[in-house]
Amino acid sequence: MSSPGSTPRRMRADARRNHDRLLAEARTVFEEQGAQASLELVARRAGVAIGTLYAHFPTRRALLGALLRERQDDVFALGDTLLTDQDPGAALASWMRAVTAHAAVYSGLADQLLGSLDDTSSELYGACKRMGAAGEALLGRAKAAGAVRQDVTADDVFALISAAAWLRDQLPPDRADRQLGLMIDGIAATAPARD
Amino acid sequence: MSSPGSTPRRMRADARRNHDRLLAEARTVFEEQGAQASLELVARRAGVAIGTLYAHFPTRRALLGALLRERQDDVFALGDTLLTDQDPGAALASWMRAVTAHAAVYSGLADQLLGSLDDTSSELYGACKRMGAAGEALLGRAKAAGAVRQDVTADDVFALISAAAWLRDQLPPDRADRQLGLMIDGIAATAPARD
DNA sequence: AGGCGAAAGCGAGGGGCCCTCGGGTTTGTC
DNA sequence: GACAAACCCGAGGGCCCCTCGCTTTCGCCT
Repeated sequence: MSSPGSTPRRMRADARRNHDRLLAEARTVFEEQGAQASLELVARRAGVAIGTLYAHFPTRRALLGALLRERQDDVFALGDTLLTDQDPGAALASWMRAVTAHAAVYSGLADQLLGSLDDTSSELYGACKRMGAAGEALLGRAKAAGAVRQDVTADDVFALISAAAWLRDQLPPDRADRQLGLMIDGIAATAPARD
Repeated sequence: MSSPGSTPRRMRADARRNHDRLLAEARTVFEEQGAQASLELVARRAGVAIGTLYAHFPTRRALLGALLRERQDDVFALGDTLLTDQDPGAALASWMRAVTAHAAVYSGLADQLLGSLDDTSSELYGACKRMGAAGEALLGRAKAAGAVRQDVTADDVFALISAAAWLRDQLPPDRADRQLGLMIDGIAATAPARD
């Protein structure tokens, strides 16, 4: 799974070791303190000089991007599965919930994601675009099935997901889920009238 | 309008002068750079030492709170007006739009607002609570009129407003407004079926 | 007018964090 | 082994937060 094959480029042994340590420590530090945690702390914990961290990941976003890449595969897999779901409306809703959860692994991540949208070269940019594309397919199906309003765009879905992810690290998680539910109802063709 | 009467405590002339200068510069700096702008810059622009800034406003939130207090009056006034509006559903929607705009004057403000919720002593906390109370009344009317789902709470409204405010400084403003519209539709008793 | 105590202002300084860069090490290869 | 390339190191410049002891200014009172 984590075989050296991801990049064709072969790294020197020490480089690869530091690279992996950095990723591992970054993951735990970001989990503990959120996506704006001190990079110097990450380097320290990884037993590596700060310059080495920057040599491997020139920017915080690059580091986050590397961290997210693995998890993303799961989300895309789910997306494919959902594309064949019998209920296109429910499928889109599930997708939105999954992506929201994914975009909220580290608190403060949503800001970084949205912030990377105008930075086309950013590591995170590509990820966001792919997400958008996957979501678009699900949205199309949901609209065709009449489950979702015709005037809703993929950008809307993306924005709502981001907002929900942001809420998730401001509020207790159950409340945040509830808000996402309300947003999902907002794009539905018919209100679920659950009052 | 800015007569000295706000606090019963009389300030020394130089104190009041610096206080006002700080507020004025803070306003423009936050407008230019967002709510996380450097406080040292604010002090510098106000022609005041950094210690003086902290003497007046012990925390960034205190400064933001002071800045927002004036604007808040407008929002509360609007709230009162809307309470007598003939269409309770539309009134709630207008109020949500107004509060969202208010909570997005400075980019990054939404984070500060939500962050101050557990800090009961914070300057911003009181403001948020008052907002919540005002919103609750409008929500009650909207529910009674059958314009809004019965299961929606004031906390929901508050959360959606916050999320919309956050979106507002991540996205072009018109897009953010659109998202808020979707959220508003989400809490409506019946989907507006505008597809 | 002048003096005095309290209120207010000042800004150096300790602590952090970000990021760069020149010089010292390690690795892998021949 | 030895050499060049790849890699690592960490001091240092820049910016920021916030505190605290010392100095200045204000405003009242004689």
